[in-house]
Amino acid sequence: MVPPTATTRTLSTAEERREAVIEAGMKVMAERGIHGTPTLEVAKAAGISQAYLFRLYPTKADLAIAVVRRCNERIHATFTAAAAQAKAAGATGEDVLHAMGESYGELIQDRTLLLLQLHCHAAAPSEPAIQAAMQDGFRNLYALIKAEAGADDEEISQFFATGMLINTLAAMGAYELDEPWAQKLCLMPKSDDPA
Amino acid sequence: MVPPTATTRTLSTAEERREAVIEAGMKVMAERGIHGTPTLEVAKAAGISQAYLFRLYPTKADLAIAVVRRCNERIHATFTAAAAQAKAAGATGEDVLHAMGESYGELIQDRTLLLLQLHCHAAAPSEPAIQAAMQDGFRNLYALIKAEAGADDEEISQFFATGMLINTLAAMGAYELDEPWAQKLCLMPKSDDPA
DNA sequence: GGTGTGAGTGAGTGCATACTCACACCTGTC
DNA sequence: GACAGGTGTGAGTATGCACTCACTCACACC
Repeated sequence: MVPPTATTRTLSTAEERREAVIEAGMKVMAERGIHGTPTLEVAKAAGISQAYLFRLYPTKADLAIAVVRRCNERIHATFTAAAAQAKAAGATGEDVLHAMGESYGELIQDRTLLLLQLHCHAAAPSEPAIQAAMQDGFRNLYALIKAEAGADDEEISQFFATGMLINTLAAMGAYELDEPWAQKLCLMPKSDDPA
Repeated sequence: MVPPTATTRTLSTAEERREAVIEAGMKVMAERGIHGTPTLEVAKAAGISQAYLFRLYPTKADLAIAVVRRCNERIHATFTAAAAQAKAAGATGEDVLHAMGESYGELIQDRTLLLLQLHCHAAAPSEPAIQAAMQDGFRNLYALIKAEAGADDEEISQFFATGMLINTLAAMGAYELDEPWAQKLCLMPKSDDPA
């Protein structure tokens, strides 16, 4: 009836589907882990058949790598935006770093990025491709922080260390805990955090 | 023939076997992950049948929890020993904390404890029992550091943060990397590290 | 030497999961 | 309107894995 045009076509392009698959993959792999997530779940979440999923990503490992890369990109983009915004408001040096830290805290509110990172860290030692992707992520973040915040190595180390602690505390549910040790550890990282 | 005594009996006690299973479990689960390790592998490594493994630990989750707890105990014992040794040599306060940090660096040389922790962090959010075990571990470590090194909350946070960064760097193979960012990040944590 | 209990196993069962194959349907192009 | 190639799927297959069952053997005690 309606003449199919670019906007009314019923089929998606493979590229659009791949995009949807990554988004879906991030969500379900965050919850169940990279190895723990069945490809069928990813396919369902993306709204396609499992068979087509394997046409788009020939192996589960290929899919996992795409997901991990997207995770890194998202963190990088968040930091970039935070730095730009801080600078636009006249901030320099440590204030920019601080803004990046704040943005990380907000970023992991939705758990997806947080969990994905944990799974990624755990998978890295036995999966060279994931390990390489993680190295890429850190390399880019390091360069970004150096360039945008002009931080020295000591500050950058602090920044990353705090971020890793935040991840761990979140993983063990320390932020919801009522005990003194948890509250003390959770309080401190207000000053500077990372990826 | 030979009168069977406590030392010549051919059967082990269940308790001895459970011990062997935990040791074996730590090794193989460190390499393949908690979920990624088949129970058959643990049984083989412990030198018993899979059927008997399930008599000793009724479910795989029970086994995993025992392994995680042992992991925590081992870290705690290492810190305790390091503190005692440092104090015997006349150290106090920050020097004791420093000694604990050093001992952590040595402890994770063999990868087993390091990898186990990463897997544990990743598994915690979806496995309440593992999450609880992690909380226990941190609670005990926090108390130990406070008592033995008399560190304030800021120092303890630093200590833990640095330890988490060490774990992450080790996971992504940064210690074997030749690039500037990796070398800078890996260098810094010489001052203080944790669990 | 008989007997009760705990140590120990070979051989399954049933289900979940990564990946495949043959086939149907859209859609742009001439 | 036909045909080439891209989008999409239902129904598999093969393997791996948690967990079970029926059974044997060692040992301590009488």
